Amino acid sequence: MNLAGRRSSLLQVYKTLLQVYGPQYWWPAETPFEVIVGAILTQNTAWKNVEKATNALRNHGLVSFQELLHVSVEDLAPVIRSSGYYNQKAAKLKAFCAHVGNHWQGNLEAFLEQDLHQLRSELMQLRGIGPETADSIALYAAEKPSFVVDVYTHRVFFRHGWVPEQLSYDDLRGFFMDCLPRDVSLFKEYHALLVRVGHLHCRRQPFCTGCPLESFGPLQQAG
DNA sequence: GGCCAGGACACCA
DNA sequence: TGGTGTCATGGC
Repeated sequence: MNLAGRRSSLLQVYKTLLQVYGPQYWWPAETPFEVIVGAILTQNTAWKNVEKATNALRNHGLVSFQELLHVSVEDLAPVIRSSGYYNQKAAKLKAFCAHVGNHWQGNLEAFLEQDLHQLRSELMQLRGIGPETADSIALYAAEKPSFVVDVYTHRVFFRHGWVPEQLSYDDLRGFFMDCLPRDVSLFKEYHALLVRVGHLHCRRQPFCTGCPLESFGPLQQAG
């Protein structure tokens, strides 16, 4: 299958999910900074626990960049306790704020306005920000066309035989980036829809029941 | 009480 | 470069 064929198939998968579930309107946050906080807090954590932590942050008056910049890790950690790994995540949030404070004079907007490649590599040099978190921030906070690959992206595509089990993050991301038009709205919805279908039909158990992609035809494998 | 959740990283061979 | 342990709470 050529590139045009793969693009067509990927778009068909997207249209099927969109038809079944409707637009998801992600990311569930009010501001770019809240997106960044959520992206770090949700690492290997159920979103419900992240919501508890973000509510606690609001109750403690810790919702803005400046407020998090000046709170200590020791004071921050117990506030985000419900999101799990709270000591690590407190350090990660502080490391991000310190970086923007020290290297961008606290100008978060300017930081996010960088070229995608620059932004992504700068994010990934920070403590606790790996490829998925960097892509989430680039796509949902900075509005750059960077496809987000998460556990559901891989699981859904692997279960349907569209990608091999051992496929690196960058290879799977490249599979989407190369085939799809670089459209921010498309990338947002596609990622959100894959999380939705993954939540409903593609958990860790080795089966996918009732998945709307069940009868979908083959795609050329990536990798 | 066990499994799982919108990862990242240090360490080791 | 690939495998493994660690970080940790909370819902089901």
